[in-house]
Amino acid sequence: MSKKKLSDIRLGRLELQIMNVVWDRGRATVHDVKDTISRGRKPAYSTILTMMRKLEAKGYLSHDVDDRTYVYRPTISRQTVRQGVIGDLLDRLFEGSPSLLLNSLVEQNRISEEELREIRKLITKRRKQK
Amino acid sequence: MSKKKLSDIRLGRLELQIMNVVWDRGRATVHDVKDTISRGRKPAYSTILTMMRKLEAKGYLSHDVDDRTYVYRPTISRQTVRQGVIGDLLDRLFEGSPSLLLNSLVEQNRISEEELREIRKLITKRRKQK
DNA sequence: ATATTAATATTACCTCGGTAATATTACCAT
DNA sequence: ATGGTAATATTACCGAGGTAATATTAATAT
Repeated sequence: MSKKKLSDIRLGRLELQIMNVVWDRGRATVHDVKDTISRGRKPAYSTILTMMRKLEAKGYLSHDVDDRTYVYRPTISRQTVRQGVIGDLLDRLFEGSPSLLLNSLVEQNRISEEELREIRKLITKRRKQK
Repeated sequence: MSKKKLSDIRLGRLELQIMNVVWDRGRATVHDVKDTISRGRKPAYSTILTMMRKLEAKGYLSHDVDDRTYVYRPTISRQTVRQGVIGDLLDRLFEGSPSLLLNSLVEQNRISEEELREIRKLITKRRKQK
């Protein structure tokens, strides 16, 4: 079916911003997205409209019409996109090595105590599964 | 100085392929890069030439002339690029949460036993530092 | 009926990564 | 000196993400 390889999932910055809003809300209109995008530059209404149409054309969104307003919903899960994008980056920049990737995060001090706990939990769970 | 914010580091796919070759070898000519790029489509010599000139214009490479051949070297470290790119992605797709990111890798089964050991080492070291 | 309004549709353009053919340059061998 | 050779330089184009003005459409209020 419309299954594309994970690594073929590619989203631009604005596209991702839009998808994030739709994922967060479950369903969203163009206005919803426009009103939600706050930080950084704020694209015009028509810009967001155009991009959402393109996202639908690419198969990442679909819409229903509610009282002549388009209500979009995601047709691809956040988790799928995350896996596709991170897997691709892992191969292209980190020699396929998760620990190298994690190391870059550590060096950047991006890992709080809280996060550290989560990570421990994660790799413990992973061990059990194996 | 020519310090740009980490998150402003953005490299396309071919650009990254080229940088990887130059990082691996320390210094590389256009031919070196062309001969090294193996998997996937193989760009023409002039394509790589063009891209390397652009990379130099952007400040990621510089060159010396050796017997009328340009020998390029990186002017930005692999580690810097790694940090910039992964930090940016972390914010845009993983809510700034390394454990969410790692989780996507786990779900994809991208973590071997060997990698798991490395990761444990990493987070243990990190704990000591704190 | 018609003007306003609020939505989508159309159209056009910019930038940038990628692509590569072709032109230029300059050394070197004969 | 000159023609091949091997490098860089120039030029041009494509596709996609992003940008947004403007046109169209259709419901509604008067």
